[in-house]
Amino acid sequence: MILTNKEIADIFENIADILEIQGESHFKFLSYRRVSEIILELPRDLQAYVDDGTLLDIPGVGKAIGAKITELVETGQLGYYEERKSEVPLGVLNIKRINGVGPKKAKLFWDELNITSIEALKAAAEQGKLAALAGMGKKSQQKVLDGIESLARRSERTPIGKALPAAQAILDMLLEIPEAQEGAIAGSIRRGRATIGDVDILISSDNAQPIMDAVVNMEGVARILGYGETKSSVELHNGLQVDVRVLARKNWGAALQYFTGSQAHNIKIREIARQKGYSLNEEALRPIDADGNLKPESDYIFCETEQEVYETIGLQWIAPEMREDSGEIEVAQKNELPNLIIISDIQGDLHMHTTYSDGKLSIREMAEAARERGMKYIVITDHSQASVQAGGLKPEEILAQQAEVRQVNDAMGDDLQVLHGVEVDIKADGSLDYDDDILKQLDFVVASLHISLRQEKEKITQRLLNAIQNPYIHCIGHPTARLISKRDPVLVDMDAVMDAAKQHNTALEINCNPERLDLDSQYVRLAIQKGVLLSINTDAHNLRMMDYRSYGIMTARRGWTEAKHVINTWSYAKFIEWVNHRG
DNA sequence: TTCGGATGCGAAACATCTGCACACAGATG
Repeated sequence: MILTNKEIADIFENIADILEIQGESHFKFLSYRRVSEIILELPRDLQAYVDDGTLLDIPGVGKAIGAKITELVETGQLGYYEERKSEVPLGVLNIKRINGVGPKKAKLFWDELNITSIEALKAAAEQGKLAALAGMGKKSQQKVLDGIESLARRSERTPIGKALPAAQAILDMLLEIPEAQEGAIAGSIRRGRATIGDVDILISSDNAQPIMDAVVNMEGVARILGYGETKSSVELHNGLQVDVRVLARKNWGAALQYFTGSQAHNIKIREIARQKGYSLNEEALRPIDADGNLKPESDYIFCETEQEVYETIGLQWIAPEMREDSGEIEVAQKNELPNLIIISDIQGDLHMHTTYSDGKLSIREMAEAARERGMKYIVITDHSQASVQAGGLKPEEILAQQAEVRQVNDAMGDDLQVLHGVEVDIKADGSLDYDDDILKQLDFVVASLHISLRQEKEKITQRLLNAIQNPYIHCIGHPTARLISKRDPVLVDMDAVMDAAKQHNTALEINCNPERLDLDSQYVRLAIQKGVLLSINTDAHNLRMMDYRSYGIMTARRGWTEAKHVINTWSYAKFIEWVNHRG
C-alpha cells in the first residue's frame, strides 16, 4: 500500500500531538510538527526522495525522521507510531483539536476522567463533571461545549475564493466607522494561500472600542471567541473565523508585518532582529542593550511601513506571498530576491470558453470583456467532443467556429488579437480528442485532463507526457485537475512531466479559477527551478471569472515567478513567434 | 527532534493578548 504525502504528514502530526501530550521535550514534538508541514509543501512524493537518496536534503528531516519516512514508504506502516498510539488513544488527539483545549487540558480529562473521545467529553461537560477539575470552572466547561459545537461547524480550511471576498466585505464595513483610519487584510489571505484558516484584519485607529464593538455585533456572527480592548475574534455561521486587531497609525508597518505571517517567517525575522540588537513585536523595533534588556521607549523605531521593518534589520522587503520561511529570508539577505510578476504584466489570456461549449458569453462578448480588462490578445478555447457534459465540439464544429473567431478578430481591430484554439481532452488511453490534422489548423491548443482522473500514477503521467510531446499542443491546462477541498490532484510524476515540458517547450498552466489554482504554488516553484514556461489563464466561462486573474498571480508569486517565465506576459509579436517556432 | 561541526554534545525558544482562573493555558502571526 502506497501512502500519499498527506497521509504521512498526518502520521507525523499525530506523533507530534502524542509527544506533546506526553510532555516530551518541546524541540522533539516541534520537529515532528515542522516536518509534517514541510511534507505537505513538497513538490514530489516522498517515495521519489527515498528512491534517489535525497530524503535527508529536506530541511527538518534528519536521521530519525528519515528512517521513519523510509519505513513508511517501504512498508506502509511505522512501528514507532503503532507503539506511541497504544500509549495515547487517538481520541485524545481529537480532543486536543477542539478550539480552546490544548495538550494540558486533553491530558487532564484523560487522566482524571478517563475521557478518550469527543462524545465522552461532551457527556461529561453536560453532567458538570469538568467544572470540578483543577484549573477548570463553569466557564471553562462551557467553553469546551462551545468548542465541540464549533468543531462540527468548521470545515478544515476555506478556499481563498470564498475567504477573500468575505474578508473584503468585513474590511469595507469596518472602514465605514468614523474612528477607523486605515485597514488591511493580513494573514494567509495576504500571502495568497489557496486555502485560508482564518481571516485576519488590521485597522489603525486611536479609539479601538467602536471597532471592537462592530466586530462582535456584525451580521453573521455565530460565536464570540474573544472581545478585548484591541483584539477580537468571532466565528461566523459559515464556519469562518475572523480576527480583528486595532493599532495606532505609527505601528502600522510592524503590525502589518506581524499580522501577515507566516508564523515561521516571523520567528526567523525576529531572530534576525535579535541578532541586530532589536526585539521586534507588533508595535515597533525595540533596541535592546548588551544584557538583553529593552532600552527606553524613546529609542523605539516605529515603522509606518513594512519596508522600514525589513530594511532596519538589513533585509530587502519580502513580498507577502513569499513569506513562508522557505528560503526567502536567506535570499533577501543576499539582495537577490526575484522580481515577482504583477497582474499588469499579463498581456493575454490563453484559455477561455464561450457559448459554443459551456461558456455563458459569445465570442464577441468575451473579446470585449477581455479588451476592457486590458488584454492585448486572447485565445478562444472551447471544449472538445469528449467533454460531453460541457457540450464539447465535434471536429466539424470547431472548424466551423473558426470563421466567427476570425470575424471577431477583425472587428476588434488592433486593440485586441483574437486567436482560435481549443481545450482538447486528453483521453483515458492517452490519445488526444482530435487528430493532429484538426489540431494543426488551430492557432493555440490547450490540452487538459477531465476524465479518468483516478488512474494510477504511471497512466496519468503517460497521458500528460503524450500531450506534452505532441507538436500541436502548446500548453497543458490545470495539470493536476484538482478541485480545492473537493477533489484531490491526480497522482502524477511531476518531475517527469516538467522535464518533458522543458524538453518540448510546452507551457504549463496556472489556472486562475480559485477552485483550481492549478498548478499549485509548490509545483510552480519546481517549474521555475526547472526552467519550464508557464501560462496564467482565467479559464473564464463568464464575466465574473475574468476577474479571477489576481488569484493566479498570487499563486505564481508564491512560486517565485517572474514575468519572463510566463508566455502570456510577452508582447503579441513575441508570443506568436514562440507559438510558431517552438521547435 | 535537527543541526552544526564534531566524531559526543550543546543549542534551538520570537512575542503578545485574552480568558478564566487565581498562575497559566491556549491562541495568534
